[in-house]
Amino acid sequence: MGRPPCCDKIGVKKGPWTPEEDIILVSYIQEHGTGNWRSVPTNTGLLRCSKSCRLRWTNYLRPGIKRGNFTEQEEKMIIHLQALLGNRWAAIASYLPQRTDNDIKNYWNTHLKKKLKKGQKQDGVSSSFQSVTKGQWERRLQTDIRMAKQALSDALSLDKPSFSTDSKDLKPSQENTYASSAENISRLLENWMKTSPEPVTGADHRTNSAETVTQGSFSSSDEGAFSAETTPTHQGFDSFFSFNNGSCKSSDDVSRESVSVELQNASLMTPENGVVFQDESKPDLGDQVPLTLIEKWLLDDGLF
DNA sequence: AATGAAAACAACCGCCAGCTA
DNA sequence: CTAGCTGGCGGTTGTTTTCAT
Repeated sequence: MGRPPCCDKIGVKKGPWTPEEDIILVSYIQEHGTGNWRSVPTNTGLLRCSKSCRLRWTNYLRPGIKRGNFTEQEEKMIIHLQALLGNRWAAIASYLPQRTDNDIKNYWNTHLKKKLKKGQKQDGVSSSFQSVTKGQWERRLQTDIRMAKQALSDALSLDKPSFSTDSKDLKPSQENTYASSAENISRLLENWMKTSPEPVTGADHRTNSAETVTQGSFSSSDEGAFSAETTPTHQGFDSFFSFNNGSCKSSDDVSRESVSVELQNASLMTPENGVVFQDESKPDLGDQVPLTLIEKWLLDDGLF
């Protein structure tokens, strides 16, 4: 009956993740994908519950995450979508492909709430979006969803053959997708190297991933590009960190990518092992309006 | 330079829907 | 059909960092 319990509560570690744990988790997911979170603690030896592993991955380690410094456009987008959708952060996050729901939620709670409050104090209802009734938004959204579905089916029929899983064919935005994640990890690894000159190589139950990786040399000056001095057994891991970070796109550029780019982003694959890093935290495109369309009608409103 | 307050962020908790044995 | 687990989501809390005095 049912499934076996995901993890026993005894001996489960809590609190901030260490770089070592991150490496183990990333390494494991690189190899096995994100299909079964329940097996992650068991197979990696991480003393974390599956839920914690999933959260760490989706909110911090997952490729494609952009952190900090919300652009003005993103900010407006969040404000608009929050007005429309309420506190449905996952839904809002689906329109901001590089942001996690947690990040957006935090940003809303710490920045935007206050900002809006301030604005309302100054001139009553300050923001133009608030003059648009919810009903109007919903009607327009529904129209755009229809348009999006049409665009999606067009994109699928036209672009499908050109999709490539080879990293060489990745567009700059995709490179950036990986690079931004590599930045995250390189940053924390950098700190780790500073604070722990003799990294713990882990208990017996751990995979040798952490050990192997720490033997490599990480260059913080490379903006997240790890040197490939790790052992051949971790080629996939190397590749994960070695994507070119040179051509960072602004969110404006990214948001103007077509539906087909979004579809490509949803099926990234590492060249060496073929493991697909699906953007699993995002809902299917069938359920969402592509960013460009949302943006279009926001632009139509003269809000940007 | 020291200290307290505020802000920012990461992670946990609890609930729920869907899935599986 | 059903009990119970998983994964996802939103709310909340705890910790760290930054800023003001």
